[in-house]
Amino acid sequence: MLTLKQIRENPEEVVERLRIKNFDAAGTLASILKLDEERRQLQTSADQKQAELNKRSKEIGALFREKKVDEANRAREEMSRLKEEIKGLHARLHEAEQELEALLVTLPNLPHPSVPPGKGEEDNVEVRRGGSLPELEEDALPHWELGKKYGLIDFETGNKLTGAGFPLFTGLGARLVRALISFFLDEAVAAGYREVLPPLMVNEDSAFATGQLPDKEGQMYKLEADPFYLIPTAEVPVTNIYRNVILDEEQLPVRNTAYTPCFRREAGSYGKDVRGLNRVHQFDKVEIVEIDHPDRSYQTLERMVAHVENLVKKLELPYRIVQLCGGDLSFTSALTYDFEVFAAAQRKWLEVSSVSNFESFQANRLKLRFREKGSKHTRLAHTLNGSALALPRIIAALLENNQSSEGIRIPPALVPYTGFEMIR
RNA sequence: GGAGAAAUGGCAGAGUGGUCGAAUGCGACGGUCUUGAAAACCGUUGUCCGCCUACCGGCGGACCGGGGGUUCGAAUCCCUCUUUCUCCGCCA
Repeated sequence: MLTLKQIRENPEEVVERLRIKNFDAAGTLASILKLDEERRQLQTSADQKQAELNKRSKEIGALFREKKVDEANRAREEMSRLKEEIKGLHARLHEAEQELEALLVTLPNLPHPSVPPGKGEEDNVEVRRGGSLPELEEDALPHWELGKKYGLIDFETGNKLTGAGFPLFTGLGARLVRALISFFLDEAVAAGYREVLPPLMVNEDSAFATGQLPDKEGQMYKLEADPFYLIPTAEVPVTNIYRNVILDEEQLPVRNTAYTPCFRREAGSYGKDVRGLNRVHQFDKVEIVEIDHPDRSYQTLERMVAHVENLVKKLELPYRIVQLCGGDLSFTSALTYDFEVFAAAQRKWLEVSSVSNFESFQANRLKLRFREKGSKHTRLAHTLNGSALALPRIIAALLENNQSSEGIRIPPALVPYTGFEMIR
């Protein structure tokens, strides 16, 4: 969430920048500023009264030690009124703090100044593209047909086991999944990321800190018996490693990578876009997560983009990178680049990665800070993450683009991992 | 699952109702000394909130696993949750 400092110092700028996200913050901000004022006044008077109580309590202790029992008892009685007052002030203070917090969490992150205005996907700005679009035969099949033809993906049985959107990978299909996971992890480790394997369920504190709660509660699977959520992305556990942590400046950047399955309810999405692997409820993803100094975080973002770009190049997939416009930018993000690969049989661009800088928005909730060299004070760090990469749509594009009468060709970079060059 | 013990600053570890934000040791940082280093000595060494301040900083409040309670006063007493350790049981 935004810090009170950001809001207090530049309310007009906050309102203005949130307009880029098509968010009208004027009313909320006015309430926040009023509550903040109230909160500070309450704290000042509560602190003053508490200071008096503390002082008198020490005096009472001294009286007892001097055996002036009567005097001490009289003083004790006088304290009860003061105690009541403090109690009342604290009650009001907590109320104000909670109201304030409730409002603060409704505000999205400020978009970076470079973010173009726009309503949705159609207003995103293409940054560049690479690779070449394959020429397919007239009878080229979409990946869901190819999955069936070569025994790679069994959607029907996945549906029987769990439900729609839970594909069962079989044979070389399952093997291809495993190969891609290993390939992506090896690439990330080679690029300097530390590999971690986190829990697949997180508690409410973790889900809140990275911004899934309360904003996206309906998009996560929640357990019934315990207050846990199935992770929608490794971003959640991996970023939360650093919840309530103060790093030394020399430790930055902190760079982690994790493979995890991801679980998403995808409530509200239906229709032709959800065919096959285009949109599923459980999928595999390798995520890269970084924590860096605010002065460097945009360079870091570019480096992460370069890493992802390298992956799609090695997989020989035609891709394009788009910068999300204000309307398409997520609640928590300041700047996001999406990677899309072209699935040639569907003739569709499929999003396979989202690389974002959250600046201090998550760090503020995480209480993730660092201490600058030579400084006594702590600062909020910047957090960033990106998919590197999400598997299903990569698989969709690989199958569709590399099909021929011979079978499906595996890109050379992947062959050491699959152990086969063709799916026949 | 049962029984018991414990949780204190970066780490180790004292403190069992009142000058305790917390002894002491280690570590780290600054200084003296030294050609340099080590040793020795001196000093500093948490976070958050509020108020004051041009800045250095000052003052007040909170925090001794989390939450709640008793009390004029809680690291210390009570309740509760969590975690860790030991023993027993069960188990991949």
